Amino acid sequence: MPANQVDKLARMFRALSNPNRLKLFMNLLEESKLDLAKGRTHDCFLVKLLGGLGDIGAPTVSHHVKELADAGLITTERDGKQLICSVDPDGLAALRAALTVAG
Amino acid sequence: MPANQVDKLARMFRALSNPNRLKLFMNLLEESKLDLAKGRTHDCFLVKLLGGLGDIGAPTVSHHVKELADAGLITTERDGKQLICSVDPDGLAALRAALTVAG
DNA sequence: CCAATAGTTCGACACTTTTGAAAGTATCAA
DNA sequence: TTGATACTTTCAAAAGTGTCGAACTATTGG
Repeated sequence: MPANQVDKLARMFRALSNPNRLKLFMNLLEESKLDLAKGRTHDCFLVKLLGGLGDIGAPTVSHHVKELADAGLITTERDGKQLICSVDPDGLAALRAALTVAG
Repeated sequence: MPANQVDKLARMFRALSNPNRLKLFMNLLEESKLDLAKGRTHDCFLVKLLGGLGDIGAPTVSHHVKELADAGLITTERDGKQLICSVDPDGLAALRAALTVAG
């Protein structure tokens, strides 16, 4: 496995290594599962993803969202005042492939 | 998803978030794939897993191995002077389950 | 016993990460 | 235009991480 591919994977894992970020991502993934299983993407307002993150400030959320996006795990898009988040299916597939034992 | 389960997952992802640790784990996973696919475990001497880790010192390797073991991703066992590493199938399964979209 | 090998523990240092306060920007409603 | 909402940026403090050198332990061969 080439070194820059390892680094990219490590960056994705790093993005999921913080409990708050992982919750954010897992909430989005849960929200998106039905669509993802059918090969579609699923959009979700950021505010819907904040469950279980106990009083964490807006700057921190903003930072975490950026980390997930920079790692290639989610994509974001503005809709007026609000931010829409989606799981990046390619990023998810890359993670799953790295952990796959048969195939 | 319960909070302590999220924390445990986050710890696994953290263990894979460092490129050197990820290489170590991927080398072991590659080495183990045939056996794991058949539901067996695979043992591997630590020294065999050091490929691609460019001049990193023994204390650092030792530290990284412990992080992977503490996270529940590998198990270790002594054989005389040497250390034997194996992928922990339960840890691997937990990671894969967290990233699974259908199922 | 002595020396060599393989790994561990400790202490230190540079660097990164997490978080929040304060101030900033963009959008919308009135 | 004014005010509110929703996020972002910047700065800084506290905590965590990656790495190494030096010293340590355990095991083996002679």
